[in-house]
Amino acid sequence: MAFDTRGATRSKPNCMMCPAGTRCFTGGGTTAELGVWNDAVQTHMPVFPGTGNLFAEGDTVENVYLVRAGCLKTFTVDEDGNERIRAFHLPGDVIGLDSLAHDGYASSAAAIEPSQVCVIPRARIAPLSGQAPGLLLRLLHRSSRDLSVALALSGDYTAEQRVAGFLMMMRERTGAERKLRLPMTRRDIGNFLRMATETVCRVITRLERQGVLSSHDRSIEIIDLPQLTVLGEPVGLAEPSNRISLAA
Amino acid sequence: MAFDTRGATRSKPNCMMCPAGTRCFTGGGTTAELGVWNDAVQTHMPVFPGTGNLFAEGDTVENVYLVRAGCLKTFTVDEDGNERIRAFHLPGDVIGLDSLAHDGYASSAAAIEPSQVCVIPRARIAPLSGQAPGLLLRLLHRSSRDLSVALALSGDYTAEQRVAGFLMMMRERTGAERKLRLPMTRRDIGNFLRMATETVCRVITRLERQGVLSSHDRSIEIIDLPQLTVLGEPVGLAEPSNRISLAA
DNA sequence: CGGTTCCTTGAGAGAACTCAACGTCGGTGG
DNA sequence: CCACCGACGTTGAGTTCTCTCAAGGAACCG
Repeated sequence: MAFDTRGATRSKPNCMMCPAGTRCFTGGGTTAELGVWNDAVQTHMPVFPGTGNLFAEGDTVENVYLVRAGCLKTFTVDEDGNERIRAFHLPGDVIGLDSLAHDGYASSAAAIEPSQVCVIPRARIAPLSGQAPGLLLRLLHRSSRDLSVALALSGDYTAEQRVAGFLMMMRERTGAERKLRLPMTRRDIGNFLRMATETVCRVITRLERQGVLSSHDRSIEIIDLPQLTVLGEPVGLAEPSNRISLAA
Repeated sequence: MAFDTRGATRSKPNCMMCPAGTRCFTGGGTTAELGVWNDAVQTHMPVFPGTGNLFAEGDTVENVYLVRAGCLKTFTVDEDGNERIRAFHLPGDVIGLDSLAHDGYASSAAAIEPSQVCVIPRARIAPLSGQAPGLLLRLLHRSSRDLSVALALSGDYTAEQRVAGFLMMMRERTGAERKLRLPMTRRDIGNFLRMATETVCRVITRLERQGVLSSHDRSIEIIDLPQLTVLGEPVGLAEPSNRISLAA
């Protein structure tokens, strides 16, 4: 991540120079749409790990956020104080869109590495339906992904399948070919996939011994993509846009 | 179930005489709203187990259904032919509403006991927003429940917690106080909760030995409701309307 | 009556968890 | 500068939970 977050505080962004580039949900839109969207964005701002939440569960929904750079997580905290990670958000991802229809945010959001987000006031979302309906559609499409993920994680899969599926998801979402950099800790991965930290480690070690990948801390290199696909495919974490959303 | 489905084939229903009674989503609506809804309903029809699906995944969405009596399940079938139950539908529940925005049904639906459903052509749903907006809101509220359930099932809970949560959900949704009649098989329960049939049996037996409930086949009597609540609460299957829907 | 489905229980196997220990790394303070 | 501390990643050992395989009883149906 060569992007320097320190020098870019709360300035009006320009989508044409965004580090998220084509991974932004606007990718594929017309220049006119990009202009409409650029006008909707109020500011961008840095977010750092360990410095509090971007917003907390239940907070009044004032903004929707778009990840410019870095990585954030959204999570809930149950009555016992246990964190449950709902999603990781990479550059180009939208955060908070599904909370628009509610009084408060459905989850808390925090950076897991130095990040930058665009701030879009909620009031500027609705007008998009008139100004750039295609844009709104792509926005909604993005937001439905987390639902597919929740559904995918509700299946009963082995630890190996979950980890393989997770790596495939990360590969697809980062646009990487074979070399991945995981921004989150093993603990966060385990929390997200509902398994112990140690199990995440062991599975990665096992996959390494099987020649499927090589791993050094948070750097993963996929050696045998077909095999990883076979392992992780059933979970359905990758390519969630093709998945059906929820039961009738 | 004293309701006789044999004599009631495809006749225009009257909401005032519906066996679902107050459990229907219309419960709490005004008389005027009930009239609007009654007009939207085309027919009601019996559905029997083992006689094919009410509709199948991918079928063109022509109708939305409302359970009058009995119990149905919605499910998907994966590439290996394994059924995965997404939801059970009891009297008053709506089936297929979330598929309205799509070309095809998101899942298949079938009766698990002799049932009756009201048929509402999809074209009659949209006009409700003008005629009886409160009705549509309650309809949408109902339909969001399955999402909460998917989220609840994605957590890592013990078999005991899942079964306890399931029983609490059934108690709440049937409006029962302590005596429950489960319309579905142990196998279906296990499929829904993602666990082996035998484990469902064993857990029920264990809860019985602990004095939490007594069970004879599909009849369950809850002896120690507070204890069942303690066990099943964390899963969040009951009272899903209070639950947050999905990650931001 | 024979066949089928469902519910239940037992025995053994396997997967994942907990507990524990150790090495590394980065920051902090003496 | 270096010792210390905490967070993170890894690995081992033992335990626990759930699954699979197997079998038997009960209810239902042709």
